[in-house]
Amino acid sequence: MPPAPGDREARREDVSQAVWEVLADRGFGGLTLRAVATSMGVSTGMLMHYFPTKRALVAHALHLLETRTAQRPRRERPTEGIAALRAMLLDILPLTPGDTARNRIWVSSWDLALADDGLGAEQADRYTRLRASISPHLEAARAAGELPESADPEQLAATAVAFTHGLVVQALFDPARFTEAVQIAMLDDFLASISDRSGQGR
Amino acid sequence: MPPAPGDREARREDVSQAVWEVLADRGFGGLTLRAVATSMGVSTGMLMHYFPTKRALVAHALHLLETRTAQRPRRERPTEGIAALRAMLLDILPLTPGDTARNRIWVSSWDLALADDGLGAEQADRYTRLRASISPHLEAARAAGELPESADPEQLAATAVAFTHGLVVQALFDPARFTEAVQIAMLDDFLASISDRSGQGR
DNA sequence: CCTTACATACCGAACGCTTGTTACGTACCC
DNA sequence: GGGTACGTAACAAGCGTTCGGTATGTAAGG
Repeated sequence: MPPAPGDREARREDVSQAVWEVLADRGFGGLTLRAVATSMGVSTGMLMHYFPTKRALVAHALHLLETRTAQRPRRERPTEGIAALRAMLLDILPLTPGDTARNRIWVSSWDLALADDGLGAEQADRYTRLRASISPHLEAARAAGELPESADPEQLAATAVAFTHGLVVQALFDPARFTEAVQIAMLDDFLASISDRSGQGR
Repeated sequence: MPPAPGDREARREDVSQAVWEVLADRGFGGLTLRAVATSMGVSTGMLMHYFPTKRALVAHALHLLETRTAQRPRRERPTEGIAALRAMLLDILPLTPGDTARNRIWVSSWDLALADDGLGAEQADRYTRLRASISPHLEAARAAGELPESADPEQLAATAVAFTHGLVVQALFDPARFTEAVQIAMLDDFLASISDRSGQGR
């Protein structure tokens, strides 16, 4: 293999992927440079060649995970309003192995984020952006008569995020109970209850 | 100080409380025996005198936290049905410093629990018990006409838990935005939306 | 009532191990 | 030959855990 420069950023992404793998099945408590290195069959010296410190390595992996999450292939966003919100939340739920791994990593990162002010602020910003990307759809839904006039789109966005992430956590710990069908049924019932008029039963 | 035996379990609880303190502001990543020891002004040898291993120490602290959580003073459970559910969920939300610390510790523990099968199963059981303690109230609510006939109490219990814990996480990371008033308003609107007929606006 | 024996409660220092990080050496390509 | 891309080996620091020692109490014996 040539030491051809230019694919340096590609190597850094390879390393980040190895970080994700370790993170997804050992958590932050089990994340060591040696575990990452052996996971990709290299030495720890190689890791330090691409990242100055472990903290930088983790930070890059998390930022890249966030970018990849934003750019990942998603299901169609068919319409505006509640249907669009439904598609967004479906893309968050751990319905595929990839989404499960992603969610596991984020949930695990909360331990660090709660203890570190900088990471905690970043997490808070992520939530703010997520809510901000949701509330326009709720505004459109209200304008289209899908929501009561009295509904507050921003608060409802926070509620939708709360429901979704709370469901994510339960599903991660008990995937047998929270099958894909159960998660979708819960989401649909939740959206129906939020909506102006519901057919609550499924 | 006398080596009077008999208050041995009391000492173990003292240690567990020190564990909680370290956990609440450094997380599991910052939980070391030395940190616990200096937090209570003793030596690490003393810790090992009461617990054979760190794992046992943590396990006892978490079990005790669960017990204390179950037995903590709670607000009145006024009636049956939705009002009772409201009181239960209010007791979970991080509205007091004590509840905030408790929630921080549980959220932090998810990193460990997701990586350790035994702890993961315990967490899943906790969720199952929580849902089981909620669904009777939802059954009563349905019988009393507070919920649509088509509502599924068990699924609705999972939805209520999801909403509540998702709100907990957001509130932990952004307490300035999720004040007590905001959390209560969100909870009330959520309960109104799942109820049979709502006055959605507060 | 004093003494001896013994278990408990704890401290302080040390052990072995793992951690993140650094230094040095080697192979490779331009 | 010089810079890039590693591997290997070592480093100091921090970790959980162990060990010996020192009080302090209870219990027994004469």
